[in-house]
Amino acid sequence: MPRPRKRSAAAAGPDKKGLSGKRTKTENSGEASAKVENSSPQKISDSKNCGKNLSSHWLMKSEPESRLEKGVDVKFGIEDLKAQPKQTACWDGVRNYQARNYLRAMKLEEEAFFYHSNCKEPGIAGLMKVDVQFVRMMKRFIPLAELKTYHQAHKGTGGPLKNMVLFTRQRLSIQPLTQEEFDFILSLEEKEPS
DNA sequence: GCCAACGTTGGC
DNA sequence: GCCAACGTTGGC
Repeated sequence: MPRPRKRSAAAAGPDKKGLSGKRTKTENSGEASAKVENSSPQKISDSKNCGKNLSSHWLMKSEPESRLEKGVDVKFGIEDLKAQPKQTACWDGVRNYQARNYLRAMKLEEEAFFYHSNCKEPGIAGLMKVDVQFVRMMKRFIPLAELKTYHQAHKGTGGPLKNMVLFTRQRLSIQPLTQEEFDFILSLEEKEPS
């Protein structure tokens, strides 16, 4: 699982350049700070959309409850992000190949939902921007169960969550959202819990 | 804590 | 390349 680290300035190169050979499993690899790839000093102001077709909205999972993994507590909930200096963290510990590719495809300032996984109440807790910095809490917590209900319904009606990756690609810890998915989920904030 | 659904590893 | 064994993710 992704494990945001409590430092904003971690050097964390993307791991070995061409993925040479296989990694040993104990290596804490997949250091993929979402900040890394675009860290050139000058702004990327013009056309953040230079690669059309690339997703610009994301969902990133992290565990808000304590759990030891090789003796290290992986707990990192949205409150932990908020508590960081500059409310910014380095998102590392992502090993899955596809997830890392998404991490690399991210551009600064893109928006991402902070998803709480492997916990009492899984769901979307807040908003971040890629860097990775806290933006705000959701106006209300959006539980997984509610998203799932919409997903099921939308499969029949063709609604916005019909293909949401959260349900179609289980276990992917970094995932893209379409604009429609992102907007729909934001709209749920204004609704009564279902 | 259980276990389903995956992803990874490694022998063949 | 196949596939069984194993490890991980993550809901419940």
